[in-house]
Amino acid sequence: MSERSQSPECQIRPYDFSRTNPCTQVLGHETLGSAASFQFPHGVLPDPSLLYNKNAYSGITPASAQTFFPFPPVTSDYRGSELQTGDFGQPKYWYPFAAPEYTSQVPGATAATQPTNLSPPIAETREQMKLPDIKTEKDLDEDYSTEIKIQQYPTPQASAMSHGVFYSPAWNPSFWPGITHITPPGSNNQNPSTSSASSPSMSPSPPSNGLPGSTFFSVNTTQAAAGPQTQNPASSTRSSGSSSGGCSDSEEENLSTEELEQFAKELKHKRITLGFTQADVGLALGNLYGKMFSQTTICRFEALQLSFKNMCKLKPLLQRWLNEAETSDNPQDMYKIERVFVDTRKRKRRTSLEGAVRSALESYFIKCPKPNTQEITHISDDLGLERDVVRVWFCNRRQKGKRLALPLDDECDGQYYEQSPSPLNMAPSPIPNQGYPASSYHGAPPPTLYMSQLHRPDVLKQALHPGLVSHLTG
DNA sequence: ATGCATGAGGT
DNA sequence: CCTCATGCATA
Repeated sequence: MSERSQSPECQIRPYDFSRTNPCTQVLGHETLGSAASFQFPHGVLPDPSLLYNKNAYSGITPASAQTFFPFPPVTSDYRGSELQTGDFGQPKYWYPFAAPEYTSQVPGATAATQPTNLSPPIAETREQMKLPDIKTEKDLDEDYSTEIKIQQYPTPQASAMSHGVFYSPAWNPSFWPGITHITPPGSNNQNPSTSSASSPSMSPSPPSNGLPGSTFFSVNTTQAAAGPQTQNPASSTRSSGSSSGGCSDSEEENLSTEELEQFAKELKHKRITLGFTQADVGLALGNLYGKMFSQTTICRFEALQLSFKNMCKLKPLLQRWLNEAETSDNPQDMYKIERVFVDTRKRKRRTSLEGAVRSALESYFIKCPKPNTQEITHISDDLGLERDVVRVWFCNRRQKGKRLALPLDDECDGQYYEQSPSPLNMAPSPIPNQGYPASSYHGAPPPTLYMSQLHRPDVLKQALHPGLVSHLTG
């Protein structure tokens, strides 16, 4: 959709290495060849044995030929990524081009119909065990999905499930006591007024607070209108910056990067001040707007790790929540709701890739961020992973790359930066950004959280090799 | 805070 | 099969 179309031919498009055009180039067989290529620097791997027991790294065989390119070996030390949690992780700014329309997915209308799914805090699965190494699933046998966690459903009213995604099959409304009467979006819902009890957003606390109950409710009905879409201010469609490149279609967005950044900070600060956790906020949004979000999403919002478009979409909701929270006498009520949640999905157990494997994947990624089917097969084979795991890893890696992409300020896509920061990464990962319009945001953000880094190298490195950075910088 | 996964919507 | 939005599960 909004993304520019990709040319089918070579998928590498997005990544600029294209200049070299990886996919096409045939490269050497041994690029990755020896294990040597990947060396894991100092103590990275806890368990060396893993590394070496696979010949995997030997690279792509000629057969796969076209796949990889001659990039120098990269040493990757991945572990950093995990460790780094606090350091540089934060501010990754993407530079996207603006977000176009995303009308369709607005929570509002669609959402209104169904219940939200929330993940209850309590959700615990027994499968919590940790796995030794890479274990790939296959074992998802029985149980883990079925835990039903029912608690109580407080306000039946509805929040909407925005995406009805998971449950299709097994889901039964019956579990949702309340939902049966949910009215479709078109119609107005039942009203809120009654609900003091059911008031979605704030709990029972006295209406007195100044909350005109209406506020919230209105949302439901109006959701479409109000909120969510939010961003499209629509009218303004003009493009702001990015269009210039011709890259995008219509970009409309009114929010600037700076604004978002500022808002994110404000949100975090106030949220903390008010005593809410990220999870609370996500829940409260569900109560207020019928569309709930996870702690993860709130976290990413605060850290500016979502696409610009996505940020624009969520901002109004959060803004509104913030307003409510600040004005409410009992803000706490806002997040106290619990809901029922039946989880019937069978989610594959999360694969935990071991350091060496990650490093290897990272190396492959550098050579070719977008491996084709065969390449994926080859990689999975080499590393002893499931094909799908590899595929998903690449998808996620690309996503991550985009988030970390550096801003180049100009317009959109065309430019990728060329400086190679370090010898290590040669591939400039030009990540097509998902998002932000080009403004450069200058405000240096507060220390704590977001360091603005528009300066790229660091970020870049990190994007490519998280681990390396640390050892480089350090 | 972040890695791996899911699913919708596009090609 | 991809991208993107999102979230569970975990570090």
